[in-house]
Amino acid sequence: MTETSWHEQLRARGYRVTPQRQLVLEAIKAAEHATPEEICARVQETARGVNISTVYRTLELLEELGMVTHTHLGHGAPTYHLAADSDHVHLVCHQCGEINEVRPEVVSDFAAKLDQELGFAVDVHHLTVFGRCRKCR
Amino acid sequence: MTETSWHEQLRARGYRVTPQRQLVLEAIKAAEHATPEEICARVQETARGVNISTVYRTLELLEELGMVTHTHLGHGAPTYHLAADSDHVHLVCHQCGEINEVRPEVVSDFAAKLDQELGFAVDVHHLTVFGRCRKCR
DNA sequence: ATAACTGCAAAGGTTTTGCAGAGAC
DNA sequence: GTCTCTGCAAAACCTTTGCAGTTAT
Repeated sequence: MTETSWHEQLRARGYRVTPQRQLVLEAIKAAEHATPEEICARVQETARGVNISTVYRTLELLEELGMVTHTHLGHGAPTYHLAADSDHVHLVCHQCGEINEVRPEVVSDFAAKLDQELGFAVDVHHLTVFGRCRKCR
Repeated sequence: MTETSWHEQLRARGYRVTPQRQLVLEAIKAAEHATPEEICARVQETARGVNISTVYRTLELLEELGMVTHTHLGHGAPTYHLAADSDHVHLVCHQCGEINEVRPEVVSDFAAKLDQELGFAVDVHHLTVFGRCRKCR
């Protein structure tokens, strides 16, 4: 997505382009798997005053617009991605906590099976698989 | 697992068998997909004084012993199962919120693939797949 | 000028923790 | 009797909300 196109996308829906929103989006671009707290910290490196509630409101908005997605990689806060970068599946090791991103083809057979057998359309962006990684078995 | 075997399992590790722990385990047996809050409410039907912090501590213990497992079916509190009953995968519809339990064979090919290609051992009990159900597509 | 957005502060829900008394062994 | 467990209260953590002032349009 180009710089101007998402500005227009915002404005077309009656939303406004603000520095805070631009900074949040840039922070998500820069950091994979960032929690709201981490995104806020990164934004505050540039603009000190930005409040975490603004970050939450912005994340909700950007997600509604389909520009970012989130996943739960464990017990704590969720992590956010650019939707454009989110075409992968997360493997989380219960033992060491390591997070691996896997190409989505790994799940395409599985997704096709759920679709055929149950009519269920898997949201691959949101899929997190827990287990043990190679090192921890 | 028999009634006595888990008592012994507790004692063998230096833990004690208490009414609270028995009630929590029974509550999990009785209710599928129960949150800590729901488990606590159910326990309190029998023993009014039981505190939610005891429920949390007990859930942690029972999970450590491998007797129960938990899954995150959404943004809120996690849900707990008996480990013996947890041999299924959850499909959660983002649209209507419906939760379907699917037999684990549906994911066996997928699990085998992750194992072969990446050496990753999927914890099927903990797997929740988000997407859209047949009705909501 | 108008309506949306932000920061602040307070509240909401969930989970954890410290401690003194109660209870299992 | 010992050592674990429990209830209570407080705190910690994450997220949402109300409001008055600010800012993009």
